[in-house]
Amino acid sequence: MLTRLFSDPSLLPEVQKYSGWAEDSEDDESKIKDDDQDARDDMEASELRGLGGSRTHSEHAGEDDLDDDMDDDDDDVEDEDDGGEDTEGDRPKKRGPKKRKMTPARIERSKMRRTKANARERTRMHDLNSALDNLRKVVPCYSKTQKLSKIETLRLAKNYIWALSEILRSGKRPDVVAYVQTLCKGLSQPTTNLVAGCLQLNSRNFLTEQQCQDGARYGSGSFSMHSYPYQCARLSSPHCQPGSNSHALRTPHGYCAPYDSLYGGSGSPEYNSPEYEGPLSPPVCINGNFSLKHQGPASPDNEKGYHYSMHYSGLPAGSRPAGAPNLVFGSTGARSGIHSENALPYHDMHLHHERAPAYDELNAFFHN
DNA sequence: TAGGCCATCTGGTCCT
DNA sequence: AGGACCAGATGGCCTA
Repeated sequence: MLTRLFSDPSLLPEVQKYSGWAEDSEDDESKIKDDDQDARDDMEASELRGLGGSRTHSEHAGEDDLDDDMDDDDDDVEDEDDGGEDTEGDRPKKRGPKKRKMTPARIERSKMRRTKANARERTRMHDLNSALDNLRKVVPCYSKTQKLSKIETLRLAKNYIWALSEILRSGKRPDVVAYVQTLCKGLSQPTTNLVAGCLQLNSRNFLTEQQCQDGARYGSGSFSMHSYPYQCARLSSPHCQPGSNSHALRTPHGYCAPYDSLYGGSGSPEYNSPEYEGPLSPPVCINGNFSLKHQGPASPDNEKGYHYSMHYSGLPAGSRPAGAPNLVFGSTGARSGIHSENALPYHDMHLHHERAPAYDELNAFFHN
């Protein structure tokens, strides 16, 4: 079909719109698919001409209905199909309006509709996959090179939400083992191993680099940084520093903590601001410290990174969860002035980012 | 080679 | 009517 599409100028824009697909059409795989599609089209054309004989009327009904107002020979029916053949074997006689004859023009229109529908479906699935990629970036195990499968991503995301919810609900310092177990609940063994390995390594990195000491400052009354330090490794690890080729904190498994790779090295102008990159996902610290990733050209400020901690003490007493640790929403970064005033729950913090240049992306991320 | 994962095509259904 | 959404089918790729 593609070869046909490319030879048809009227279809070319529709086809070329999907650049990735169009580019791939040059390689062998796509040529195979082209051939395959040609075969399918041939089969479809045969069936549309009534040669297939296996499709029920309902399978054609939509096409025929769609053609009602366009076809010249609307009154024509395929009597040859609906005659004695319907009683052939055990098949019951077809009901409903009779199949209309597939003229070449009708076949062409049908193909055109199908082509457009395919293109839409492709786009839809690409959007879906894109959203899934975003999700992969915010669950506690992300790698550009070795992606979690779709199903594992969804499972891990569910577990992650659950784990965070439990922490917020209880307001207690969770057990790290229980946390990992919650994260890995229902995951396949390989994914479980990856997640566990990922978290452990990040933890180690953090402990050696001691880049999250500010978080430890808030340790009393809040979850200890050392219990779940991996969330903070995203800034401390040289692998995750701006300019590093490795945008993710690599582990032996090739994974890194959440946000390590979020927008890392995207090269996209909107993410290159030396001032602020902006979070695109909920800061991840299980210990109650919300961390915003900062990337950009190396600078003293950048090296400090922006480490935001959520502390309930900054909240009005009434809004503090019962039994919640005395948490303060603070910052050790250059924007501390901005965020220290923002003693709000997490979602409010993001509202605050309306002033940030990356707000649009942030907002889009959260609402996609 | 079997099984898992994925992209794509396809037809049906629902919604606007 | 057209588009979105969905699920089944199919074939390719990769890995154990």
